[in-house]
Amino acid sequence: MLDIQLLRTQPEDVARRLATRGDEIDFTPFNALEAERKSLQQRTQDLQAQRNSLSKQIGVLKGKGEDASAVMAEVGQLGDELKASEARLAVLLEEITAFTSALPNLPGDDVPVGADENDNVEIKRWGEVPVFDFDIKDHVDIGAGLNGMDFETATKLTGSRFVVLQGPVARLHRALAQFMLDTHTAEHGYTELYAPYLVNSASLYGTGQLPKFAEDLFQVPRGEAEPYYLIPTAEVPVTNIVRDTITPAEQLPLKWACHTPCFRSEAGSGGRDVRGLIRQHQFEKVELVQITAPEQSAQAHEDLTRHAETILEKLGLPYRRIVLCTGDMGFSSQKTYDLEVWLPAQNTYREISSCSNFGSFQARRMQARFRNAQGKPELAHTLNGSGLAVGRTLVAILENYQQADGSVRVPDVLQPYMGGIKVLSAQA
RNA sequence: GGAGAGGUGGCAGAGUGGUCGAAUGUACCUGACUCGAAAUCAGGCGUACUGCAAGGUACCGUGGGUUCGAAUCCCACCCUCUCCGCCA
Repeated sequence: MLDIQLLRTQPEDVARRLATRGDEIDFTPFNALEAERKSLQQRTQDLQAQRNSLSKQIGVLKGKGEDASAVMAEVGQLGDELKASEARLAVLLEEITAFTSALPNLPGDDVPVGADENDNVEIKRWGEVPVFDFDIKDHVDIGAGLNGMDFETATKLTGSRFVVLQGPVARLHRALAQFMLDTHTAEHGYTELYAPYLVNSASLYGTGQLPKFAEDLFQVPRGEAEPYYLIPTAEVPVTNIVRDTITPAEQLPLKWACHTPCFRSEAGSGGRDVRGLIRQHQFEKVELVQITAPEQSAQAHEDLTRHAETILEKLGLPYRRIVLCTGDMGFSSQKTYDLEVWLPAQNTYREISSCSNFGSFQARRMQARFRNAQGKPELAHTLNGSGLAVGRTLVAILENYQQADGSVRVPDVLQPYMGGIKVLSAQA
């Protein structure tokens, strides 16, 4: 959510900056709502003040045992207008909130302006793209050859976009998550977290998935009660830890690492990435979350992105970092780096991590604050990034480390997690 | 799932229709005393909106209702605790 003061005082500027995201916002209805709100709120509060003062008089008179009927008649005349004013004001405030909570975040000043993913800017590349002297396979064929990856059975169990992993491939998948968590906690200063996989709508509103993106979520009905939702990312439960709290400044930054499954309905992703592990309804991710003071967040964003890159480097996977342009950023983000890993079978880089600084956008929705040097509560900044998406990392390893006989080398850093296994082969 | 109790300021805890945004204790901040500290004493100490200011308004789990007036009464929901049952 954007600062409503900003919307009131410089709507043209806000509209201009949102336009760079491709969102053409007409502030005319907002300005009209605000104008009515302002006068009506003053009038309502004035009436409330009169009522309060007269009611107090009634109390005093009755306390003395005197007759209060004259004053009661007077205050009774306020009643109808007051009720109408309060009701209308509630409607106005609801409409204003509906408008503001649907506005995306403002792009940072240093974010390149662009229309879509073609305007993203590559920042760096790391690693040597492997050269193969044999006909390479994609991860689906490699996985099948290892007898470790079965999409047909998963389709029987559930439906499309699910998978069953088996044997050493399943173990490698687990090893990756363990390795990522261990690295972030031991070397990057994050505290490990275990968090709920089902959340309520307030949490999803806090991080910005609701109200606009309900169709991307799996909902769990609970009869009469409010539904729960399967988390689309650990960002939701972890960031919402600080919802409605005031954190002492000396505890910042909060740094959390959390490994969870993620569930996405992938509505509207139609025929994209139907083959393989790239786009599933359920996948594992190790998420990094930081809660910082405003002046710390830009540096924290750089640090957090480096933490994710470190995983790729330790695994020896070639990648590049791009900065998303204004038109390609997520709803809540102020600035986003994507890390893209090299996938030989696709002959291209594919997203494996997305690291964002949300500024105060989520914090304002969540009322996540800290006590600043003046002792006053102030909105914190929130950040998160994948460190990394486990399923896609598995894909990258299978494809980049494949050998002519269909076996796959295990990266050195993972071997301790694999009981010393150095190569995955069909016999293993 | 059944029965009961309860949700008030950082924490503890009073308040069952009127001058209550809310006693008291504690924690915290400032000052006095002290070489310094402890103890003691005095003062301060929620959030948000609005106003140049004085001030005004809202908030006692959430949402409705009754009333001139609600922390207090009524209804629904959420959550917590205790006991019983069930259970990874």
